[in-house]
Amino acid sequence: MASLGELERAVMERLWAADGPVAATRLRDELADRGVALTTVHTVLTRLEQKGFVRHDDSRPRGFSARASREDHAADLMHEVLGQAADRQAVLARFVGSVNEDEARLLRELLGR
Amino acid sequence: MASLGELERAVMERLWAADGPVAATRLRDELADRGVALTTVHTVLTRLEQKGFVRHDDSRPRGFSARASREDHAADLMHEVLGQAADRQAVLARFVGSVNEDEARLLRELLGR
DNA sequence: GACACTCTTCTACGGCCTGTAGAACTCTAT
DNA sequence: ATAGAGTTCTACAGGCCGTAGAAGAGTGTC
Repeated sequence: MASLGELERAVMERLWAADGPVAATRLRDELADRGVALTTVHTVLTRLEQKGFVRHDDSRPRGFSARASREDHAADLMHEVLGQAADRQAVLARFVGSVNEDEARLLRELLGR
Repeated sequence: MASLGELERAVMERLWAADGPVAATRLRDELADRGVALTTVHTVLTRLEQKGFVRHDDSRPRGFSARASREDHAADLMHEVLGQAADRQAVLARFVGSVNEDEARLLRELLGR
């Protein structure tokens, strides 16, 4: 899975935080602290589309949106890491061995008692 | 956490597979399919040390070894992904929702029923 | 101790990825 | 038709990674 650069990640965060398609101009405004140009935002969005993380509709001010939720993305990454390990069980053991109590409880619930 | 390049990963795999310190020449031999020069191996090892993944002893043909086990490394990565998510619980839910039955069973055991 | 050989470190370079954005082009509203 | 907003094209610099030659440092042998 392709990894994300700093700005790419920042853009994804905004798309994930939004509850619908977002215009490039709005992303530029939300990233005002970085002072990025609108074209820069467009470049990044194009690359994120090529990587499969973003899609846009064909309305005129384009609406950009994330293809997967932030949570699905993170879970995918976790599975990817797990998947490339030879001994998945050992990895899971280490992983579970270092989650905090709240998360352990949550995991138990999620795993059905 | 720093991510690894293709050759860097290949080197880490050998170090993880070994059960003790490994000489650079042996790594070069094990990577013979790639036809890398010994100096290339050394460069990669140096970078891996800078990244904190590898250390070497001071015996004369240097012995290189991984600082963390493959499993710990993978588990660390999983925690890293989890940690940078805003809603950790949602991520865990997605993650658990897509593990296979064997792994789910293992997780239940690991979590102490 | 000097030599030859092996191993290690230093230095360099090209390619790819990412941040950055100007230039050029295309809509849309008036 | 035209101006303004939005989009796409093209380019470039810096950093990371694969790659390795050159130069330096140990080590074993005569």
